Parts: sequence; structure tokens; C-alpha cells
Amino acid sequence: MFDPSIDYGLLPSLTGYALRRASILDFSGFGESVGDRGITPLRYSMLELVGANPGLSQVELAEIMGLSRPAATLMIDFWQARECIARHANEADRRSYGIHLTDAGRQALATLQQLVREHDSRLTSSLSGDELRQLRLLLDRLNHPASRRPRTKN
Amino acid sequence: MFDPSIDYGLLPSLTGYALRRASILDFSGFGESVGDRGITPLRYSMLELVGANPGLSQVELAEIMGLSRPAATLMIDFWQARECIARHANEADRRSYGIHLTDAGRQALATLQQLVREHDSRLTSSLSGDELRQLRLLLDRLNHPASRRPRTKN
DNA sequence: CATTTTAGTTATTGTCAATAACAGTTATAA
DNA sequence: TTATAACTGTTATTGACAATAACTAAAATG
Repeated sequence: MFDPSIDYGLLPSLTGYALRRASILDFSGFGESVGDRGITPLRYSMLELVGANPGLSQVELAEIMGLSRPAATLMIDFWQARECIARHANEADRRSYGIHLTDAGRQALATLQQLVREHDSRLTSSLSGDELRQLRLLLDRLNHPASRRPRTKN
Repeated sequence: MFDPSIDYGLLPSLTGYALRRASILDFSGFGESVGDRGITPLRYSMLELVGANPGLSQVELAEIMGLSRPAATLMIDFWQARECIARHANEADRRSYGIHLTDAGRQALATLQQLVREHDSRLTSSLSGDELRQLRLLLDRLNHPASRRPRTKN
């Protein structure tokens, strides 16, 4: 995908470009790593979130994942069709459902977690342990910029 | 977008997840940074590549960018409609076109480069110069894994 | 109660990319 | 030559996805 006879101009100097390429690299191998079945990183992350936070409503789940409510409905449908997620009636408010893993969903998640861990290890296999920790630290700094205003002498 | 009352399970331990979030963060601000007009990172990168490598054919451009030929046609149409890219007839092979920037395209690219540089700086503004260099180094290692097989004692 | 708000679904639309089919041109080879 | 194959670019078709709006049912408000 990288052609040494081509001039990439400004692109190699942009962090955003490097991030995008790494993200695509991760994404492109993901399906194969988890045995496909239409499982994308985003869909996997829904299973992960439902597993760790059982009983969320669909709106809550949508908000956390940055999805619109219709998109959440569809993704929940996806997992429900595979019998991994169930909508539980909420007796206190009959408009909403509590979203839960089924037994099959718990098992699917456990398997997926192992496959995803291995996938992630392959992605970063060219880095040493120290380098990986450093990379994670820096990415987290990008994702959660701590101080809006740089600390002054104070 | 990050809710401290939620358990994200395995996700925070995955480098792929951090990369995806950073990439989305970059992407989501990009349009505004460049004054929109439908300009996405990918479309910008086509302008950059055409500027640095004038005369490429559409198949060459598609290959470099990882696009299908129809997708390249559409994206070239996009820039041609904005009078930034021109298809030059190729006298040696009348099937193909040489893709070039127009004068307006060169000017648009120069403006875009400045805006994109500023956008990229904002993205990484929470890092020091050393940290940024380190991040770029590590990302490049992910994107271009140097040695398939770790060096043994030699 | 009547009205408004909320949860979830369905319908509609638009974007985007992939595949296949197509037209025109060039290369190959009988 | 001439016919066959391969290649460049476009168009048509399809499918995945997400966004918006419209809709139903069920609270909440007053």
C-alpha cells in the first residue's frame, strides 16, 4: 500500500494521516481475526459495553456509543438475531427495555475477547513492551486532553 | 463522549480502540477546520497526491489511494467539478488521462495545506514536541513494521 | 384529564463504495 | 491484416450504513 516511487507530499508529516492509516490497518484485519460473521469493531464494542453494564436502556447505550437511536435499534437487532443480546421488559417503565447479554452472548463475548486480544497483539507486535506502553499513554493523551490551559508558573 | 460512570470492559486496554477513537477525533474536526465544502481527509489526500505527482493515470491514482477505479472516477469528478483537477488527454494512449492540478487547484491545495497543518497541530496540542515526535515514530512503526522476524543474536 | 415529553421503531433519504457490465483503445498473435 | 485478448475509464446496479423525520405507545406534567 506504500509506494516508494510516489511523493506523498504533506501527508507523512500529519499525525492525523498516520492515525487514520493505523486505524484502517487495525480495522482491515479485524474481521478475519474474529472469524467475521459481520462482526465489526463497533459491534464488538456494543457487546463489550452490554456485558460490563447490564440493564442499560437503548438510549443510554446509544449515547455512550455515539449512535443515533435508530442506529442503536439496528445494532441491537443484529445481536438479538444472533441470540447474544436480549431486550428485557422494564416493569417500572413499559416504554423502555433493559439490554442484557444472553448466556450465548456471554459465551460469544468471552470468545471474542480472546480473539480481539490476539488481534490487538498482532497489530502492535512490532513494538516492545515499553514502546507499547508509551504509545498507549500518548494516544490516551490525545483522546483525553487533560488540561485545556497549560499550567503556568504558579 | 467518555462517561466515567460506565464500565468500558476490555476496550480501554486495546490499542486498536484508542487508535479508532483518535482517528474519529481527528476526522470529526476536519471538516470544520478546512471550511467544509465536502472536503474530507481522503479527498484532501487526493489533491495532495496529484499535486506532488502530476500526470498520474486514474488507475495509478486509484491504486496508490487504495480506491477502486469507479471510486477514483467519482473523486476526480468531485475535484474537477470544483475546477481543481483536470484530465489531460494522453496522446500516446488515448484510453487514459493524465491527472493534473489546475491553477485554481494549486491555490486551493496551498490554502488547504495551511488549514490542515493547523488542524493537525490542534489535534496534538496536548503533547510536547518530544512527545509528538515519539508518537509519530511509534505510529510509523505500526504502519510500516520493519522486520517481519525479530533480529536474533546474529 | 389534556398536553407534552420520552422510548423505541419504522420509513425515507442520501452517501459511499464494491461489483459487474459496457465502450473505446491498445496489445498480442495467428 | 484480422481477430482475440487485455486494459482504461465510465456507467449501472446493488448493498451497507447512518441520519432525519414521522410514528406508536407509554410516562410525566400541570
